[in-house]
Amino acid sequence: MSMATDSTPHANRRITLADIAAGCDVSRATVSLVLRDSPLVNKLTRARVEQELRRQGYVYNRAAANLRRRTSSSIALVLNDLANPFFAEFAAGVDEALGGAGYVTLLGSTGESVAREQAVLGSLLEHDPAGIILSPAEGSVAARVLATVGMRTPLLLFNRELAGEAPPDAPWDRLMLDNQRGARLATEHLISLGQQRIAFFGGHQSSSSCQQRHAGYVEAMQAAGLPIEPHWRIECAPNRVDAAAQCGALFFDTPAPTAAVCYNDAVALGLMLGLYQRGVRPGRDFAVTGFDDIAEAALSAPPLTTLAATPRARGRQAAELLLLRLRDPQAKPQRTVAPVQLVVRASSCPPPAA
Amino acid sequence: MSMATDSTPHANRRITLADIAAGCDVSRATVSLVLRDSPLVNKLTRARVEQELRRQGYVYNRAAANLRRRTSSSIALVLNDLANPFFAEFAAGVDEALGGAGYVTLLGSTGESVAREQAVLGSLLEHDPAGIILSPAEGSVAARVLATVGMRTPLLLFNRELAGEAPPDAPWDRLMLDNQRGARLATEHLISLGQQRIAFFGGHQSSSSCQQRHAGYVEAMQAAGLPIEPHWRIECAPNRVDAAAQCGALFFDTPAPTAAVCYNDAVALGLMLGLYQRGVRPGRDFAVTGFDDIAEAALSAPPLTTLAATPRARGRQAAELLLLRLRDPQAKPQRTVAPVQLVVRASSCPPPAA
DNA sequence: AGCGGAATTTGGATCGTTCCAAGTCGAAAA
DNA sequence: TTTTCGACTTGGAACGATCCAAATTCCGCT
Repeated sequence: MSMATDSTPHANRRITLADIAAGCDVSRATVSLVLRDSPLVNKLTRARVEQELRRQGYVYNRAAANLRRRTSSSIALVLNDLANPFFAEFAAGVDEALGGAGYVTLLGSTGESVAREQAVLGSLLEHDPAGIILSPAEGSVAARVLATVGMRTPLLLFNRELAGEAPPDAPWDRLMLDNQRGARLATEHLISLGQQRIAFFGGHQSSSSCQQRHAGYVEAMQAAGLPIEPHWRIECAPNRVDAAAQCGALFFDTPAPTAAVCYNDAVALGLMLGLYQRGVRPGRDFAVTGFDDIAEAALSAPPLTTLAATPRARGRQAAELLLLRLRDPQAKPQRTVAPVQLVVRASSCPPPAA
Repeated sequence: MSMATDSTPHANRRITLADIAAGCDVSRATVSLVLRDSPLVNKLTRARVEQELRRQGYVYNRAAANLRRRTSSSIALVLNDLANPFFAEFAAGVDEALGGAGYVTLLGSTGESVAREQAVLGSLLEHDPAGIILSPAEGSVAARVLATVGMRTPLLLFNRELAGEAPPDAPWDRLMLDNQRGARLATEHLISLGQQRIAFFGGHQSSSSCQQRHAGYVEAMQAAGLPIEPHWRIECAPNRVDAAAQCGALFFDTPAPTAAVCYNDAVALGLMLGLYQRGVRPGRDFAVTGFDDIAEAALSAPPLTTLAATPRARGRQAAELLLLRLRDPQAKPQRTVAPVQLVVRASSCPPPAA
């Protein structure tokens, strides 16, 4: 009874352990041991199996393995705005570190919508990630997040706090920027240049990061004994367009400021645009600082003094922190504050000689 | 015999179908039918099961389901440079479209390294993605990619061609930008402003997109009967820093150009920086065009004339194309060329009056 | 009461891997 | 020769879902 053994298996069927086992006449268990470099298998057997693996073009099925081992090898990364270069760099950093540790990144972007955030989290959870890194959408609420994420999956919060009370028993770690100190550094820098009438420009009071930055500004002003006028605090959406539009508000009232600490770089760039339009030259007639040090900051005219948050390094750090948590699920929740660094460029200047 | 039924299951065990089934006294099969909205189950039973699902906080295990059904619900997205806003936007578009179709995005970024690309592809494949979207690293070779990806998993190539012959039987679709036409449009635009000595600046000869853009430039120059000097072609890495550094090379030799068609926006922005540093004002003394229309292009000083590639829409399109392929694995490979649109801004100007 | 058929429900096999307890085998020890 | 031991190897039961064929229940009708 002859039999044409089809040694080239049908092109569109997944090759499994059983195929390899059959192909070199050992058991599935042995092949599995080979795959995992177990010292148990005999050298010769190992060689035979390895050759067969190559011959058939075997691809490991991690999902099946994870199912059996009750483990996971993925981490979910949920971002409020992937299109923002700051978060894109962050994502690159996360992926870099996770990849190095053998994890795969499940991506989800929410476009700053709380509803999508819910949906995305739910969908990613079905893939059983070992952990989650979340930069929440504006207005995302702790209780809702807890309800969908549950308590089985460690969560690392990046960049923003959630609204409402953090559930006391949820082991959520956080990685935040040192907003207050950053804004204080910027303000102190302007003061050291001789500035006295300094405004705080942009952002919304409701945002935790804006509150913190404003607090840093106030701290520096008070430490220097400088007065703060109420009309030196201008709110606007954290983007260029709105910032440019609100520029005029700085000069409605006297005494007008001669410098502004801006909520972030986008706002600062918008403000500079607005200043140009009213004939005020930023970096000469009016000093401006930003926050983030996005790539454009170095290339604007004039280049922007700002605070570097090194998003790629933050991404790596976020990944590290989460991996740490996975190693020790019982450790108590950590709150990490990443330092920011003042980068002095030409947009900050002394006040015009009176 | 009393028995404390622990109705709140141990916090750290995954809830499975069996738990739900036991909890409301039906079989696993029935619960499964409920989960999948089968019309077979009785209304009352369904209600009972659904309540139990909520009560126990059940989370679907898609990996297990995929294993049994021999399906996959993820797509791998492998990018050569996530930190580039162009690709970040692209990724956002991909994720948006995939999420809408019920797929999850497995992210991998290669940092423009062929070795990492291999590693990342290998690792992602173990997670059995339904398909792959790949924007290859510079120098990535078709044969190597085929060897690791195999023929089971559909691949969509974005943005760049692979080096070497595409394997004839691999059903790889492509989505490319209309590089040649784009560069031609930019060049024609400069010519229509009266420019005659136009350089082609940036990128590497080895990259397919760079070749195509250069070809478009040559095409326009020749059509206008304008000469091209060899020293008007300056190579540099496609980033700002290197572009700024190479700026001087434009003026080593005579006749010096009075305009440059740049490989992309990053290069164009870097070039403008370099020009400023040598006292040449882009948009007045020297015309510059870019490619991509990244967000910064509209906001640089002067705003950059460039070609809009609408990366977010490209991302959605890439996802659509791949989904189409999944629906019909046999269809013959498609090559799609996405149009680009000339956006005229202030960086392009007539040559200075001689 | 008994029957046929629709409506529901269900046990068990299965997806591709890992774990585990138990097996084989050859050589050294008794 | 038998026993023992270390070095390998292996069958079968998991993991958590789905599929399928068969079983059960429920009804209306003779």
